Amino acid sequence: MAAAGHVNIPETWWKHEMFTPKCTCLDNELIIKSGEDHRNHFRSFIKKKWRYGLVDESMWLFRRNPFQNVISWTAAISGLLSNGMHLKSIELFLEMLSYGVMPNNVTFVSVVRACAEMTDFALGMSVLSLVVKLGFEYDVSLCNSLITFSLRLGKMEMARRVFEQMEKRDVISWTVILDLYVEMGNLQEARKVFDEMPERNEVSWSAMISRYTQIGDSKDAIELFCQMIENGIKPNSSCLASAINALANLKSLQPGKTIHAHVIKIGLANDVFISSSLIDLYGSCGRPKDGRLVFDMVQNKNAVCWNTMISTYSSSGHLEEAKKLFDQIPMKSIGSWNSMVSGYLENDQYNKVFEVFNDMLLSGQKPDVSTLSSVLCACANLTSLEKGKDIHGKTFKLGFQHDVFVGTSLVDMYAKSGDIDNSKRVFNKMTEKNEVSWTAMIQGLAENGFAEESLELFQEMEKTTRIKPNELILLAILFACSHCGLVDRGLHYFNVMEPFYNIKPNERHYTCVVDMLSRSGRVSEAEDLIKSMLCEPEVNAWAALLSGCKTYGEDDIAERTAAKIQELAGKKTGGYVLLSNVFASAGKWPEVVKTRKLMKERGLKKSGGCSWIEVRNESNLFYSQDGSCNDLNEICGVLEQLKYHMLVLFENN
DNA sequence: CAGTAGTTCT
Repeated sequence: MAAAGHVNIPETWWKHEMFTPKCTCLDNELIIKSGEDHRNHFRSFIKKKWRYGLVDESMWLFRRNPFQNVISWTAAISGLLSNGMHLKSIELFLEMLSYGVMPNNVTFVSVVRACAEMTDFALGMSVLSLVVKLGFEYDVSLCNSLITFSLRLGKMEMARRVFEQMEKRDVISWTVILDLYVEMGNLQEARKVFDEMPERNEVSWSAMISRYTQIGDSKDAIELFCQMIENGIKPNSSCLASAINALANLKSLQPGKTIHAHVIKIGLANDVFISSSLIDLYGSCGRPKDGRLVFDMVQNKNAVCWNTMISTYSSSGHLEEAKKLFDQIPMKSIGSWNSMVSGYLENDQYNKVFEVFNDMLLSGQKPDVSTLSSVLCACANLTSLEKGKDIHGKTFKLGFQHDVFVGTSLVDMYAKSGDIDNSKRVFNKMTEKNEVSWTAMIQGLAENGFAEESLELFQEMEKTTRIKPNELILLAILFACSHCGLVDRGLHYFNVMEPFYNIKPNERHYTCVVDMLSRSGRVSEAEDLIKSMLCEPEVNAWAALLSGCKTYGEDDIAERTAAKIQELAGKKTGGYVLLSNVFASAGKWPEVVKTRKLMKERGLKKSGGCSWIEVRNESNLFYSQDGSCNDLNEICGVLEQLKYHMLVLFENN
């Protein structure tokens, strides 16, 4: 055991703290006192350096370690790996081989993981051949990492084969194979594996629970969590984080509080994973202040903690708090920027979206797919073609031109801005299209008045892809039929929605069809339809019906509809607005004033109209009945001047 | 005896 003796070391580094206090040095020779084992001293010293992520220092020490063997090499390889330097770790492995040091099973576990991280299948295969050559192919942990490797590379068959040929399997093997079925989208089979596992530990339980949470089956996740507790398994921090996450999805505040209390009791209140989930829980339950209390208690906040708190503030509308916190983040990650960008987007503050986006670019942070999608969505909402085109250019510079999310956002942006040609161009160039991409294009065509094309594209989608139409696509199709006057075809789609496409028509679908029937003069059919609805009709549906009545002189129905609208007016903002419009169109001005007054008394606010113009790439917004525009006085002054000049010109001519 | 494989947060 004792590594006593003399070891040659260079002069430059013998004074290093690594050697004190157990070693002395004389004439460039490390004198190791007999009876003391320095090997472990060295190793634990280097290990600590690796754990702190001090790569250069760790490598410096590794190079000078007088006790080099397979273990120190393996430690260095895995140290590089856990610090994200995958290629370097492979290079070190090759160097090790060139020195004639024989790798063992543990070495291969790290090397296989490096191959997985680099998603390099060929490299993995050559490592595998070496594994077989040296006879490690029956090692349990090595097989486990081989299964993980195959899974990451999408080689499901291979993963299964490795699992099946194993002579011995442990908990980890079974837990890994759970993920095989999850990756294939077969959670039932995963559950079967879980139920049939010969052995389960807290990790297997949390794997299953987290999978249910991720898929959105929060109820099943919680059920499993309860079963786990009943089985006497102590949940670890990852398990608790998953459970809290599930409760956040379900917005179950009370059970969440119970777990929170438990977390404090067992001393895990400082865990960043748990705390982030708790912040999210309180945020989802509409308690951002309680989330803030949790946030303030966390000692070592990581990026996720900060970003979760910001998202919590912005999703509950506290954008000033969000921005204040954002400005305090010591190290802003891409996620921090994205949560601020999407916060403003969610709250319809599109100018702020661009402000933060510009700050982001100025700070040197490269945007990612999610940033660009959010910013493009802001462009779409502002119908700001100039800005949208600018972002389109940036997607090329950043190399995202083939990304399906960015492409879809571009299609939508161009369509919403009315530039349907560019929208189609982007769509046709996309190498990968998903359900959302098709939805955006079909919707874009329908809403821009290209109803025929929209219907054609829908048929193309049904013919060439396996994508099933969703609620929004069908809405667009009904809209297209309505605006093309293809009433029977529209009715056909409406009637087959539920039996054929398995989609229950919602209020918006009904409104579309009512509108379609009313426009084409089939007013009484429209009335029958609206009366047959199981859900509450939208105010717009009544409005469409009324407008049809007026066009086609259906006075009886008009009277009934107007009465209905009056009745509805008490309940909804839109009802009052509609009512006052009905009165207005009938010329009953005193009634209009009365209705508006009633709205004001009841504190109902009509969402304000807003117009804008783009001047020198900057949007200027103008709100109705509201002098909130900063330069309003100046603008009015200029208008007066213009008017004066016009009058002068007019008189001179 | 050391070096390793599976699960957690926006």
